[in-house]
Amino acid sequence: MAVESFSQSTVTELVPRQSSRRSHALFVALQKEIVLGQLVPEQALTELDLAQRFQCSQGTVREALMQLSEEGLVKRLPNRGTHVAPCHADDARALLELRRDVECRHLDRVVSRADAALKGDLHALLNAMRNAARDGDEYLLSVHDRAFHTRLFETADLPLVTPILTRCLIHNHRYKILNSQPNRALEETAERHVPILHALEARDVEALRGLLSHHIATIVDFGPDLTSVDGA
Amino acid sequence: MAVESFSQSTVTELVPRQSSRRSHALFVALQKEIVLGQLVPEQALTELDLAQRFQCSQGTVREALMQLSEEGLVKRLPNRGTHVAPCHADDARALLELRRDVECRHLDRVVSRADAALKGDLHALLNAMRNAARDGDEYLLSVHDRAFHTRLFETADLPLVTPILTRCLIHNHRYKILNSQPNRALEETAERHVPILHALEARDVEALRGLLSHHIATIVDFGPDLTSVDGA
DNA sequence: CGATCTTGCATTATCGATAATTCATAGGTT
DNA sequence: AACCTATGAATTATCGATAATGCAAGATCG
Repeated sequence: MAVESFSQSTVTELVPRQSSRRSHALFVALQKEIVLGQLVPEQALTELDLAQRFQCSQGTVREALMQLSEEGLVKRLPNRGTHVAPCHADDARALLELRRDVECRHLDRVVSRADAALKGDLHALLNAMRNAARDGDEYLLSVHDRAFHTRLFETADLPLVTPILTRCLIHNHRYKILNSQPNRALEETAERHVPILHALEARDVEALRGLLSHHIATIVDFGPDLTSVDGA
Repeated sequence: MAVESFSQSTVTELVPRQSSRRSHALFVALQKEIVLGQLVPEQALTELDLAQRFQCSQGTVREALMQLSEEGLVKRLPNRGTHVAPCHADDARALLELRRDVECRHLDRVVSRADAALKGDLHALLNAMRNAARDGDEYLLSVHDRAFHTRLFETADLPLVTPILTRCLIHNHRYKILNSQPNRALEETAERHVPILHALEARDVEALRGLLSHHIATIVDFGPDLTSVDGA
């Protein structure tokens, strides 16, 4: 129990303290609604409505919407409003392939920079995933899943690339959640990260690449095979 | 002359009418200063200073800064301010590889959707590049260069991927401009797009892929070779 | 009857002012 | 001397109100 609460607090602190910002709270709430499909693709989001609903000013809503736009979850047209982004299979597949490339290409940098802090954080996130899976909370599981892969990639120290991975991750999960029956095998999803962690601890770049590539290729079933390298 | 002014207006209309928004004007201005290095990496940008400098309110500046953050040209830390993004070789190389993957992977979709409007727009943009090169305006050349590649990729109809390409493009150009003597061979840079255009008009996907791949790999000289596929 | 031109409404864009946060510095305590 | 603690200046975050824009419905004209 002590271990559990400790790892929980560790995970909490992995998120930079932003909860005090209203715009960020709004961003998080809307992000969840979009990923879960409670806000459907192409739905219009009017700023004053959201302001009233979340008891804040229009400017604060605007900021949250711009943050969502940064992840591609909404599209903003000047003077014309904000709409929830579409979620088509073609985009989803392209983003999944892109994610595989990004995550797998720089694993040598990850392994060479891996340290105890990384190991600790990833174990904490794995634990958080297990807890979310046990509680049947698919969204919370996906949050920690994204944090796991982000934390891993941040170790490559390519700060200009990380936001691109963030974008891929959220859309991967959105497509998966929107196109599958809820609550299938959550616990299995969490456990799928264990071999990745082991390969990392063994500092085996090639094994890690193979595992991650497979891990990503099997997130969503895209017809023939995502594993074949068809790009260039 | 008539042709020139026509293509100019065509190019102008390729940009959605946003010039009436102060925040967008600010965004464009700051984007230029960052890409040209007039604002140096890690430099702090305080909102009220910019508001005074551009004669607008703090809120408008915030919006412009968030748009810049969307492209990764600045990094915003909650309650701590905004700084110009770093510009390291490792990131630049990773983003160039990523750009090559993105642009080359979906050329089949581009070719299958290519129409007269695309051809017209790309010719107009090529012309705009030539004009900018003739005038020795390296930045304007880069603007049209990005528009050219963006317009080409938009034809693939993967709206969730396009912003990622946008991000790669701006950082490619920023790194190139920040790490080279100004005004080398601008006209050559414009002409380098001609064979791409021809392959597109011939609807030859493989030729197009080869040309684009080489085009991108030779933008910046990154040591050994960017052409080898080293990612999975 | 169709096309163009107003007019009003819904919504976004901008502003100026106030509140909240951070950071550095100075002062006090053990 | 090391360690808190409090104060204040600088800056960001939020608010409420006003201006500007776009859209649709109705009016006017050929």
